[in-house]
Amino acid sequence: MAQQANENTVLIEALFDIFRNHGYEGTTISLLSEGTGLQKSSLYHHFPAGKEDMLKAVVVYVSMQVHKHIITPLLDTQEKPEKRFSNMIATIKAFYSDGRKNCLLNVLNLGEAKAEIKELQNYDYNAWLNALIQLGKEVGMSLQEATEWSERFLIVVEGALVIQRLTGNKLTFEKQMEYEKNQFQQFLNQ
Amino acid sequence: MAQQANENTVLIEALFDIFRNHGYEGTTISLLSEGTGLQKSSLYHHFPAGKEDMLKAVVVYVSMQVHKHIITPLLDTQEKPEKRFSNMIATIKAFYSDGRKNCLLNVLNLGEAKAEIKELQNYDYNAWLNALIQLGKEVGMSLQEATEWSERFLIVVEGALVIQRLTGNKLTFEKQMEYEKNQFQQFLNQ
DNA sequence: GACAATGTAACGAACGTTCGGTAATATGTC
DNA sequence: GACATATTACCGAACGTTCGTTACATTGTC
Repeated sequence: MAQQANENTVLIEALFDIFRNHGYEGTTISLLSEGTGLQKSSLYHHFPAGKEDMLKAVVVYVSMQVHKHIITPLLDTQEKPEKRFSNMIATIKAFYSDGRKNCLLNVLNLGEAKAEIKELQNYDYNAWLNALIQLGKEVGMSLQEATEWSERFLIVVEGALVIQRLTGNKLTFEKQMEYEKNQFQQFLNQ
Repeated sequence: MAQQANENTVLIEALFDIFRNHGYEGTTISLLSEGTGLQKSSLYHHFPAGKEDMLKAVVVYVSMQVHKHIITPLLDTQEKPEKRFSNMIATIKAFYSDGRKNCLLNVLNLGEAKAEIKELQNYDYNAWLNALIQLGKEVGMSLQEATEWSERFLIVVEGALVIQRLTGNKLTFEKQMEYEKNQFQQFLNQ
């Protein structure tokens, strides 16, 4: 069951950190207990429906964060497009700790079940994608151009996280983000 | 313990398919038993060291496949660079079933343990990367240019797989691969 | 009959979950 | 303000199930 809107943020962030580190199957209630400092039974007090409910609360929380700190600022036409894009890069660099932290999208290998969670993630992805497309069109890209650029950008974000986790090279993610900023700037200057 | 080199290929491919679908934690011996048609104890006859050994055999097998069908052909200077690159694209499109199948690199969220497996994957990644760099230099890229192009390519491969799994859009992976082919062709023509 | 391959049946451990009850905090009543 | 009463937060101990694994018997092959 859904939690009250204001479920303790500290608690949910602790859960978030564990899920993104271990994936869904790899996350055990014991791990969540250690990570939050709460006993298992206390976790079930906050999330009566259990582990899946804990993940859902995390995904809902992340969704709100993404909308608040990424999507809404991207669409704020009071700020210059160039600034909005570089602000977004800064935000996601912090969000992923310069690539040292995983993306939930990447790490959750959800099977047929958990369709609700998958749908929310898909919805967020599309919202982010559309905000980028909007920005692209705003700076003069055609719809197709903007769509391809936006898809490519999000693909690179996810891919860079995978490769950085694999190689341990701490600069992979950052380098790609700098490249994207330069490309965008180059488009603006042409 | 490592298996004899010629461990039944059909068996290992069945294991591979399950691991790439469910990840390591999500893969249970029961699943492996169902997927291979062997009883659990029969699996332990083939892999006395258990689940981790089964994964290792899969990773070793995949490593051989990658070297045989991707890296070696990439370095075969008897073939034209353009052809080698498009052959590689065709190979990995088949390998990932046009993006419908996951990459083990992506799906294995291996913790501190399993260092040996992680190292092998890292080694394979570097071999692939270096083969691409070699190809890039061969067609006239500078070392830096070739390195950035190669890193970017592998990042896009992994990222496209993540995004396609998320959205279910069956064309995501294929589209990126076509884009990469065009970009490479464009470089050759300039 | 030797030996590899497979099967049956069970093992202890860890899993996610539940229960009964205690501490802490808020609410109501005078 | 004092005290009784709900309400919420938390905990220890156990639950049934499934996990990965193993002991041992049976089958197939040469």
